Amino acid sequence: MAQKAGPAETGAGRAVPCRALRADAERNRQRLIAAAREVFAERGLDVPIEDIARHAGVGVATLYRRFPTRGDLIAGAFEAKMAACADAGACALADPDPWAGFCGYIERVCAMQAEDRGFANVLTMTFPADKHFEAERDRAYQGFIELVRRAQAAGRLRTDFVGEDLAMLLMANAGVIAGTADAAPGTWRRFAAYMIQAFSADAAAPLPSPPAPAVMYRALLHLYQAGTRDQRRSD
Amino acid sequence: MAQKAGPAETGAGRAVPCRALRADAERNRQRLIAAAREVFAERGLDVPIEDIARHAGVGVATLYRRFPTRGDLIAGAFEAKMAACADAGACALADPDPWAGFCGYIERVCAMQAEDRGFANVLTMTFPADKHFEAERDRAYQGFIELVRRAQAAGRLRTDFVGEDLAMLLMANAGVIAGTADAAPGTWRRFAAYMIQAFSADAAAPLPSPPAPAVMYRALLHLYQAGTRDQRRSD
DNA sequence: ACGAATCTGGACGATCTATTCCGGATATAC
DNA sequence: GTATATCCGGAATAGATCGTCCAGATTCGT
Repeated sequence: MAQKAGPAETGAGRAVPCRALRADAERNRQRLIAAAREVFAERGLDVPIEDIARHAGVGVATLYRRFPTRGDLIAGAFEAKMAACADAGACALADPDPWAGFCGYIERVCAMQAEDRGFANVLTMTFPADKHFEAERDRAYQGFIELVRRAQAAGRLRTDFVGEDLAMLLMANAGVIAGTADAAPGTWRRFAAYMIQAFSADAAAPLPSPPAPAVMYRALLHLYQAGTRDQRRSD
Repeated sequence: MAQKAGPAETGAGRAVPCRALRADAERNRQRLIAAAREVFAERGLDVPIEDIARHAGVGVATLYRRFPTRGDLIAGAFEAKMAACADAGACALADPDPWAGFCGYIERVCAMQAEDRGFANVLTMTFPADKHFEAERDRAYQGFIELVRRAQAAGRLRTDFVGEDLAMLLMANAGVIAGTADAAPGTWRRFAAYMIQAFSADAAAPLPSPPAPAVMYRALLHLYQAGTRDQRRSD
């Protein structure tokens, strides 16, 4: 039976309902998430909300009821993929060769960006409203930091590499993908290979200093909100 | 006089007349270009056309009359900057140290992207309609190819570097800038430094093969047209 | 100075997207 | 089976932007 007082907590802090959804509502929620995944992956994060509702076979109102903002829908749709990202990190840590683990992880994440137009950009944003999503991102990040530590300890990763460099790489790769996904898919592989070589301890020459962690985090805050349209009339 | 050349034509024919413009019309044209430069630089290529007209102090109709499509306006506004790009290449060729010239050019172009939100994206597009613009792009590209040849001959640039890698780099840097321009400007410097190290002959390890020139060109064809909205309704 | 060619600005209609509203349908508790 | 809280879908509203049209102003040749 449905608990009406218990901490249902399916999504831990889902902004919307506290008690369990009615069966049909939950079904539609799943359909919406599935539809959003497909459509975002194929056409990016800027598709009209209505198209997603149609693709899910429900009305727009239903979508808005469950996901009041576009950010909510994006976070909901990509929670699983972000978790997969974190898992990939854990998996890379299992590699006995620290450098191979590090490189493999970079390649894996870049590949995930290439496979999903939407995810490519999601990785360069934050969704403070979705705790679960952010928790997964954090898990992924912690795993990555450990990968970095190991690879540096092994003397294969340059010592001036910092965690923020991953965010920078993901933004760059998103740019490569945006420009080449249609006409020259696969270009991202070459790009990733170049970057990995730059990260190698071998080539290490001095670099401009990286942005402070807090600063880079603020950059990620490109969350869907101010991102849409900020432009105020000028003149 | 700005332009009086050209046999009418051009098929769909630039609505732009081929004989010299009337004095007031030419004045407004210049104002529009100046306004477009400022607004594009500050807010990117997607600003409403009307804002540019307002900023120039003219009506929208005037803008449309002179630049029938957004692409025409963009090409017109950035012709000068593209020429500056080509000049930078020529300047870099004057450097007695081939590798320093190559690196300096990369940094210079990346800096130009960082300085101008609009230009960052312009560099990843083509405007077949604007012959002058494309001629400047070609001049820049030819200069770059020569820089590459010299740097490779000097043994400092990896031999598997190809011209298309520049386009790839510019797309990547555009992504970095899009993500960091507001909160962490300057990140692009670190990115550019990483890339330059990856291009160095020192670190050279095998790379995935690059896209064919024609393929990469097609990728650049992200021209303002299909770029705006292609999405047809599905389902 | 004068007329014809050219140019101008703002209003207008069309399109697209976001978001809300509400009568009717459905699931669930008893 | 029925009452009712919940949910649904499509219509309607609202706002933004595009691109065109035209009555009137401006420039240029003579």
